[in-house]
Amino acid sequence: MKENQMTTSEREVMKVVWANNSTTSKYISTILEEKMSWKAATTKTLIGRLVKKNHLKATEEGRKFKYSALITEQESLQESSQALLQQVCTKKRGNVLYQMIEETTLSLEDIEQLEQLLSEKKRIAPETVSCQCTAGQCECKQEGEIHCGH
Amino acid sequence: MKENQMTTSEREVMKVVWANNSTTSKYISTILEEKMSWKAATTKTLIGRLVKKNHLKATEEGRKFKYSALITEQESLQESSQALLQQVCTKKRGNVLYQMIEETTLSLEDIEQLEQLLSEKKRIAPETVSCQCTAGQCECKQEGEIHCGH
DNA sequence: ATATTAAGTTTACAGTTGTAAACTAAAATC
DNA sequence: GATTTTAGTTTACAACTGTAAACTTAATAT
Repeated sequence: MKENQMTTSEREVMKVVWANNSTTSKYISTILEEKMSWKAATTKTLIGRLVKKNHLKATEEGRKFKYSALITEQESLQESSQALLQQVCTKKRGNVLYQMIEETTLSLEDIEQLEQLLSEKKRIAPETVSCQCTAGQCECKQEGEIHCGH
Repeated sequence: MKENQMTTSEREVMKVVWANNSTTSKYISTILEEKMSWKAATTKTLIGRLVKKNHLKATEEGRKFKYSALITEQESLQESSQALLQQVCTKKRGNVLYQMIEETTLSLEDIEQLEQLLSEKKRIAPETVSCQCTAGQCECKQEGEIHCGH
């Protein structure tokens, strides 16, 4: 059963729900009409898709629904960030993280937390991480059993 | 001019090119037939799309082409990771990074590099990062000018 | 020269995504 | 009660993705 990754537009909707716990489609579309210049219909479509994907729960309340999240923002970001790192050689993931940190504005507190985490990880860190890539898709694995055409 | 984000399948192709500088479609499809069980035709389609998107350059060589990358893996990952963080409140980006580090196996060297980077960033880090989110899309901004429906 | 193979180009086709109009039914208003 | 507004559902439609077959042309092998 494949994880139904959330799209960028859908995440815009979810952010409203996450920020408000349980809310109406009216509220969501007001916010997104403002921010995204979306017609109410667009927001409705997205809400419908999120319900179908089981990211939103619709609770009937009179003639309307209240929408609430079935996935937390954390979880959702976790899926997305894992999906990203999954595409990168295990040995290069550190560099990706490096780049990301480099380009992100972090508060002192953020930094201290990361430092804390790193110092913990350090105690159990392996000396090296081994490349898991298929031969031909990574410099680490360049034994050349298959002639590479140059 | 919108950045033409690379897709997951396309990245599979690019990884072969990145690992081999300049190579043939034959080589690429051999590798990906192995790894992804793709028919040669699939790889050809992807190569074509990447050329169109200007991620690959095709250099004619006799009756064939040699393909080489017009974007580095770094650059490409940078675009993708930035696209991800962009979807997150500035104040929560540190947490995303925290989660990512937590779940990634890093070598001692990786960790030391990150620590190094963090200690440099620390010197110029702001006390706090301010939320840039639209009201209604983030707990940080909950002044409630718009009634939120609960 | 002819048949087969290889490389590249064109076409295909369903599913996903972004964006929204049209329609329906219930509710609020005149 | 007739009309307008609302909330939700259905339909639309083009671009993008994943996956590949069909076709074309040049090169190779017979």
